[in-house]
Amino acid sequence: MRKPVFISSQAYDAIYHSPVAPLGIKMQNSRLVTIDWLLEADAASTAPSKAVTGVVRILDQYFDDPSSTTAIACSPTGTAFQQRVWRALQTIPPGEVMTYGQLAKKLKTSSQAIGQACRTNPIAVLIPCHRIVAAKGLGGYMGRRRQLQIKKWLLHHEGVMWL
DNA sequence: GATACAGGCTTGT
DNA sequence: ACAAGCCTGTATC
Repeated sequence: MRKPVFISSQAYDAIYHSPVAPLGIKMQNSRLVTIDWLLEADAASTAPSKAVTGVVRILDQYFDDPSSTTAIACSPTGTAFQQRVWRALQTIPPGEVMTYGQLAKKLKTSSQAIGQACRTNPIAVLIPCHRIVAAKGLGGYMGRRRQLQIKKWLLHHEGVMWL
């Protein structure tokens, strides 16, 4: 349902051009609800609203120095289980990784369920689903090769030297 | 090693 | 209703 390959900028309140790939930011009632990686940059983004600039500032900070990232108030929509996983993800500090299994044990569930919640993460980067890796390997990142590169980039950016 | 399966939750047929 | 998916530990050959 989420993650259309061809996205028009109108689906987002702003497009953020990160060093890796463009990000689509969506607000709802002045609360952050979605950040998607975009495969196709659409330069014609609308003028950012006031609420978006706060998000942009945090993204700037992250891409400048990931270790100084601050928590953000956001309202991701999802099931109770997903919210629980996402909250847990946000407690993982930059530069550290956890495996699906470890988190599953912590939340008394299965690795596969964790993967599911990660996959449907509505707020890329700020809810760090990229900090969850497989017990043996990198794991996946939204199912596509191009986006696995993004996961790698992010971890590398945070100082996790993988391989 | 390799292969098989259950366990847990969501999404897409 | 059912299969499949960013998985992984245990079992079995």
